Amino acid sequence: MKTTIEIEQVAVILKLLGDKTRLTMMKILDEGACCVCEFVEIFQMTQPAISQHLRRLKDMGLVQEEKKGQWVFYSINKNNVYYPFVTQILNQLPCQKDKLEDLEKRGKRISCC
Amino acid sequence: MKTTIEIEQVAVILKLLGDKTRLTMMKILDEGACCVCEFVEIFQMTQPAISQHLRRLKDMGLVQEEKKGQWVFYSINKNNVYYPFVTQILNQLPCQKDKLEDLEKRGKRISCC
DNA sequence: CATATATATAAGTTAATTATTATATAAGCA
DNA sequence: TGCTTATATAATAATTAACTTATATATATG
Repeated sequence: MKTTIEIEQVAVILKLLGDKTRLTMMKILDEGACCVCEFVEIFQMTQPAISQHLRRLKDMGLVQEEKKGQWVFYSINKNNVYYPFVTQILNQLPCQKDKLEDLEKRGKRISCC
Repeated sequence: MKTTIEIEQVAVILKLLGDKTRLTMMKILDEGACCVCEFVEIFQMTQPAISQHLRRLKDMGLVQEEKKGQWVFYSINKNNVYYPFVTQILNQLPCQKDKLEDLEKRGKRISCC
């Protein structure tokens, strides 16, 4: 990081990432965009729970959404001030590609457009 | 990190660091050992509150304690599996030396032994 | 030994977090 | 148009977290 980042703001980011669902979401998104229903399948959680986690990530500016037909795709917001900081954390996490491959096998992967 | 670190464990670490008091404590300790009463002065919090934060960091193995007379000094545990991961985060935080200098000025710095 | 200082722990309270269920909205399709 | 699918939001319940007060323990000092 070039500019000084505030320790208080970092704490907020870390708290946000300090949840295994959100952290895994971020790692998955780091490997490519994903839509809400895919996350529902991956995490085996209710759809509102997934939406709420995504909203918190979006509110902090860590992810962005893009509507494509009936789906809403989420992706990492690389323009966020904290993106370099967050990437450094995500880079140290194990790859989550297997989760998307599982989806594919089960025919639940949404390959939009 | 050489060995794969579990995403779930990382989430636990990040949650622990996702509190501005504990995150600042870790940054201060990264610059040198500190005792409980110094933290009480720095954060202007009750002593039990400080002790409880330190215990959580200790329980996770991020810090270690050393008794010196009436004081208990805490320091970063560099042998912890997650130390390299944690350092990478701490390195991006602004220096907290001013907090210790303030203590010194107020005559509250404990320079043991 | 009595008192003061430093720290830890326990119990209780309040606030914050995470999930669930219920409901609303919007797009796609028969 | 009516039904299904995808998503979001609101209300609520359950759990966890963070702080406070009260108390215990250990060391230091007169």
